[in-house]
Amino acid sequence: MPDVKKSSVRVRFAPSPTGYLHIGNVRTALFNWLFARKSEADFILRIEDTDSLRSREDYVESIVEDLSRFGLDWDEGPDVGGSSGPYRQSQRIGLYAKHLEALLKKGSAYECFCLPEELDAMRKEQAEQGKTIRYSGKCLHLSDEEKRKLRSEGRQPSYRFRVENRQVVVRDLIRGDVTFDTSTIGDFIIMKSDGWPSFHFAVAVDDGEMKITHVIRGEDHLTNTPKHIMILESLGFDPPRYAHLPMIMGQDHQPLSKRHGHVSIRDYLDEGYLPEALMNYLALLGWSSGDNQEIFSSRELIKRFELASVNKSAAVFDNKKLDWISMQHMKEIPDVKLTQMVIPYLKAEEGLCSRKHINEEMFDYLKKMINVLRPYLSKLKDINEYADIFLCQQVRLSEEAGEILRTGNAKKISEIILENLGDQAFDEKEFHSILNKVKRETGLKGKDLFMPIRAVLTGRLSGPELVEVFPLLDKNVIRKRLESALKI
RNA sequence: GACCCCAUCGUCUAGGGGACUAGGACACAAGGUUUUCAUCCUUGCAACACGGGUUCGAAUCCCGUUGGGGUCGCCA
Repeated sequence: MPDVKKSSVRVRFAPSPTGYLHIGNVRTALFNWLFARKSEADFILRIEDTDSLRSREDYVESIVEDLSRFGLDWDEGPDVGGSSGPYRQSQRIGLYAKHLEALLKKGSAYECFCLPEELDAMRKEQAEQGKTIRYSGKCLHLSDEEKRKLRSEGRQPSYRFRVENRQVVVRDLIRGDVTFDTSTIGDFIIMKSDGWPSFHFAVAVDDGEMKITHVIRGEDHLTNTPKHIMILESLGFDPPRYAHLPMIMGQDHQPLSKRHGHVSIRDYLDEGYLPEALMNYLALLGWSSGDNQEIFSSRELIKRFELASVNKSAAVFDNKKLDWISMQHMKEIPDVKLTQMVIPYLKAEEGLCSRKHINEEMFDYLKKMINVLRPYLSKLKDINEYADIFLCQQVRLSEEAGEILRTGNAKKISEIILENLGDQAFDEKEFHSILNKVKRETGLKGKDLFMPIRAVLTGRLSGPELVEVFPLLDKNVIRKRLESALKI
């Protein structure tokens, strides 16, 4: 049977496990995934753990976990295996050694005995003289005798790729052809003296060995690409097509960093941003549909996504727009499901819904609460901004609400409501009749009428409509809050 | 510094020579939801970085300037 697989297109996402997955990396993963799912290609997860000092196993786990929570899946990877594994570079050492041997034999690589300090000094000198900073080629012509001597001094060599003078053109699907003159690129290290391959070497070898056809990655790699192409070609591989994605910046137009607040996708997920919303927003950072649609399900994104319509210029990450998009997605979730999603957030918050088991009656109440609060949620955690109104005897009092409570109006209004409070459950009708009574007796209306009531009942000056809040509250709770307002 | 990429409202973007007195969205402002606020609706504010070309015609093509970003590591 011939392989019935529809295409041999293969893409990969290759993070290094030196920290939590960053927003920028996730966007790269997303675009790879969208492209793969759209073109029925293989999506491969490869772990680039050649930095023996900074790589950590628990970060590998967190990457797998975060990508999954975000909503991506992959066809080959360290956790699921595949035909071109292993998928951790640390387990592919033999492969790099083999290819290094081939390059050595061809004369495309050579040993370098320079010490880091010596290289630093060399670069510093070049900078001072205003010269282009690149490796001098000092070790290129070392004789066997000299090498032996250096070794006997205890020096472990690294290996450099010998860069020939030529033009390399990067065929970029987003930027078009980009031509580089390799004369500005110095011979670079492909194998470190500790025996680990350098990033450039590992990337080239793996992309070649894994038959990657499209490399979709951040623009920060664009000028590294000629190095990868040179290695790929001298190893006899056909270089893949490339697509360099624009960078994501913070509000200050500087590269995204901790200074900008949350940068790991985990933080957003933990706050209860919906994965689909996050995906939707991130897709819009660099890509647009061409018509004016902005809200997309992941299904629609796969259908509509095109590498060719990815933007070239860097984009600024805007939390406000994320919130808005997330709010739009929130509206689409059925209330039972949303209630289930929200419960863990209530439980995590001190004093809210601490009961272990939620019975049917309670669930039903929470569902009603969710429906009232839903228009104000952009992330699940936001539920805690208002949930105390419905779930606690006492409400948290905001400073502004406190000020309103101290006015005479608040007391007067509370008294009148208390006097007129019936015993049966609240409904919209009773709300309006009491409201009208207060209005008549005090002559207050509009803001002056509503704000004190809002402050007394909810402890803050904004939130869901009072007419929706009242019917959900227990009469005794309402009474208690009115009474305590009188004591302030 | 050298090399590379980029440049439309504050932000994300549409725009591929005439359809552009430049469209949408977020944000912001005003009004409305026959009584409240952060939802919702309506309206408004707001941009082609600059200078040269090419062309009958340029946001769109070319060159330069400026600005921003990236790379130049035994980090990835």
